Amino acid sequence: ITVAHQSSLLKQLNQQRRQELFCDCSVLVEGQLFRAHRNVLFASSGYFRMLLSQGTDGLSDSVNATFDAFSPETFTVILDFIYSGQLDLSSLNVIEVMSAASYLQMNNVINYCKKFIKSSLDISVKDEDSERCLSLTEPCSFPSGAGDETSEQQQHGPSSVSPPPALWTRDSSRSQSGFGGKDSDQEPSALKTNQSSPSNELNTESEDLQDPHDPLYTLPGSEQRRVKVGTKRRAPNSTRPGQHEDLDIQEARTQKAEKAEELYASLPSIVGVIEHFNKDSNPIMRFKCPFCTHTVKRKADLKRHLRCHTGERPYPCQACNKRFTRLEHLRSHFETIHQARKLVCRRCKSQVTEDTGHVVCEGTRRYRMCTSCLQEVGCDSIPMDGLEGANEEPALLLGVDGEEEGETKRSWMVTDDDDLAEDSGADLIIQQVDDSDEELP
DNA sequence: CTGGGGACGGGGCCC
DNA sequence: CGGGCCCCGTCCCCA
Repeated sequence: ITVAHQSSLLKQLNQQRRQELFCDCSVLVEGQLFRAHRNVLFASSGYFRMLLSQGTDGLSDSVNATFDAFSPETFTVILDFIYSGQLDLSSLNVIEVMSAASYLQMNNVINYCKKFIKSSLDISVKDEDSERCLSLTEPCSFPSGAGDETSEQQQHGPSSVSPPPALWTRDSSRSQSGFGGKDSDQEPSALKTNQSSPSNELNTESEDLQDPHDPLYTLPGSEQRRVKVGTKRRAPNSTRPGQHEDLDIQEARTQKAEKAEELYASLPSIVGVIEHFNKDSNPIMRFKCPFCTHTVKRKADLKRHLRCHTGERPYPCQACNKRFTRLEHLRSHFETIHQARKLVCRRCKSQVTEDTGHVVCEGTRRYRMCTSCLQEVGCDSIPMDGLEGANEEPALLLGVDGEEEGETKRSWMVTDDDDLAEDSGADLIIQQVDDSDEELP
């Protein structure tokens, strides 16, 4: 009964809209006028909620909104959905519909678009990443974007989504190149600087996050990004001597993992393929990030790029538990921080060799010092405590589960002890140089 | 204030 | 096509 009632009520409202009965809201989209009921818009869209709740005393007879960020056709789809629950998606309109939904802060529409796209471009970040996750102590798992809700999508499109480039233009204030096509090589910094005007794209750098147009606020996972930004600024200190990574950070990590789940549940996975032409009039396909203007040549690159939005860090360092977005970053970090790979004396900066550069251990950190610097610092107390860990890292890096590592591993993997260990960093532990050049896989 | 170290994102290439 | 790798530029933190 309830459902039937809701349905008939919605039908009634839709009928009223079509007959322009009691419509108290005008929406102008690229010159085309739409009439609607502000109650309905208010109930359906975060953007309209914002719009209708500010600057109006509720008494004015009409509210106007103007959009240039999407086409009238797209708004028709959106409006029809609002009034009918039917979302008329196709491979040709899904990109812009999702863009508009993002602008209008309509999460349900975003999710439907996401599922629609996902059914076409199945790029799941879940399985591989969680399987490849290097963590022994903190298994990470990210759900695919599918979420749990039952899908109501109307149809499934073909396997490729090729929106016309113009689809992604926003309002006139930021209609500059962006992803118009030929600027596909635009510098990364554009991502960080061209977001001054109302945007429905995630700005990865900005911390002033109060743009009402920014869907960041409407996506359930939005807070994840805040976590991410905060992490970016603070977490790296976990490897620095004398700084404590307290329980808060650990809690933040678990929260982060949870929020990453929410985020993936709400994020559109892959948003599309941009097609344009190069100088020789050859078509160039590119993949457009759903959250920023960035486009990439390959899906894999987009998947990689998406991590900067999701905050996903599937690669934890076994030594200090710091997490990384890419394996290569982890490797680099590990080699630099924990393996003393740099053949430079940390004190006098002189070049050393595998032989002359003595490895100094400070907590989980290792670096090299030349013989003379070592003598100046005083190296009488050299606990040779079997920390040939530098030679054991391949296994550790790989996150080999379990048993075989024994002693050496324990000295690396326990996270909370890291900082304790680093407290004792004052007394240097000198390791006999024994760098049979181990290679990481 | 500045330079170095580290993190990290992007591009491109190879396998 | 995806993963791995290398190089580069940028940003942030800290000494």
